[in-house]
Amino acid sequence: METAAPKRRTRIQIEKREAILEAALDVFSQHGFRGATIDQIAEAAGMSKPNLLYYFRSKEEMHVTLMQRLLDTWLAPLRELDDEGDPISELRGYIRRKLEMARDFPRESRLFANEILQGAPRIMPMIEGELKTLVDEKARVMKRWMRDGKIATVDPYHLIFAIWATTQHYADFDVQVRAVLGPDRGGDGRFDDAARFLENLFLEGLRPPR
Amino acid sequence: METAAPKRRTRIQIEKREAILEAALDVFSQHGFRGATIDQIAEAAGMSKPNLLYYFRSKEEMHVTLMQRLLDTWLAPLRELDDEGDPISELRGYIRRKLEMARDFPRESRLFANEILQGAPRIMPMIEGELKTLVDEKARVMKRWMRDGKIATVDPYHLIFAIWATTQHYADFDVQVRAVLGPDRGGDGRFDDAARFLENLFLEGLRPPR
DNA sequence: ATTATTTTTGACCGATTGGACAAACGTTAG
DNA sequence: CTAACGTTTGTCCAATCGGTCAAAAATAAT
Repeated sequence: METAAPKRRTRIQIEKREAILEAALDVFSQHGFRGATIDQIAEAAGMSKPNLLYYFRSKEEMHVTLMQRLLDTWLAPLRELDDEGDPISELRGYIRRKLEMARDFPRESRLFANEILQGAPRIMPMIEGELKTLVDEKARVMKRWMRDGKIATVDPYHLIFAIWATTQHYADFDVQVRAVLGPDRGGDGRFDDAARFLENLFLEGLRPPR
Repeated sequence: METAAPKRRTRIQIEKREAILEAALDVFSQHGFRGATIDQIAEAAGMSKPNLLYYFRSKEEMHVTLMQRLLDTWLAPLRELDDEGDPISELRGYIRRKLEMARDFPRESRLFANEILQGAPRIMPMIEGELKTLVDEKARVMKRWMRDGKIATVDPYHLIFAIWATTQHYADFDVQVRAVLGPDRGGDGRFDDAARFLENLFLEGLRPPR
């Protein structure tokens, strides 16, 4: 028994749906769900509005399709956190991967941020389900590392929040980051600077050495 | 010579404008600028739409008025950072005050987040001006603390970003934080847990003690 | 080539949007 | 009391919104 209909799709359907989702990601991440219009998305995808609505029955259908696809990509860095690896290296790697995602997929980051900011009206089930389950699992891993004395004993949930917040900040608040850093320091190197800083912050803190 | 017209205001004008801004903060922070409607704000303020438009000529005028008022409140915690105080205590105090703002003024936090997320189309001048100036000033203070060996040598700009990101996260991503923590740990105590965690993170890092 | 199917489009719809406006209403100073 | 001024409202408008629909155009199957 299948939970979803097989849905045969032609080559054109596959291609056009992909082009639409790409355009929708652009527009939704810039203006939010309510701020985005179907006309904008259609124009960005290079087709007419009725044509777009032939592939997606509604604005909401585009949005949920995007969200479902993105969640996996978005949680991938945390999934890779290996409980059998060296704790410090694993955390360092997680921070690095998450920051790379903020650098390479800023639209995805802003799409999620927009949705959460407005109360997650369309993706709450995913947050309470898939996302929470993964966080619970990795929090248990971190607790074991703490018991074994591999890392300092802190609240693993708030640790994950802190890693999310600091890394996604460089995607979600990009314009502010660039404005504050100025034209010289706000260039491409800002992600390398951020990587160095965050790695040092999470591992060493601000207490002066020696 | 005055740069702005005196603009005499009656008692009613002062009261009504205040009520409107309060309602606008509610609606804008929930739905963003484009997602909010004048009707919604008018209803929240307990008046008709034409009546509201008698006090504010447009939706945008409400938004910029809110932004101008909020920026001072928002930057206050950083302004209080005293270059003559003890560096560690000052940073600890700054983190605490910023987290208290996220707890007590989440709507203001979300309003800013919404604006920045969408490219800061209406407040870019304030970010490049007032905000950047203050950050530059406090960054210099922190650099001196580092030269004097009072705190570890890190990039002060990214340090400020990290404090902003981690504290505002509890306002902007509140629904996600509560969902992940669950009903028992997501209650009122989550801000105390966050305060303990962040203070420890920024000062000590995750390196295991001893 | 002819049919059947998929894709695209222009025209259109009702609902909602931000805002205008004049008339009505309330308040207050003389 | 009344004239002047401040406040409120109902009505209206053009623009835009998400979405429909029938028909044309393109493509695929026979």
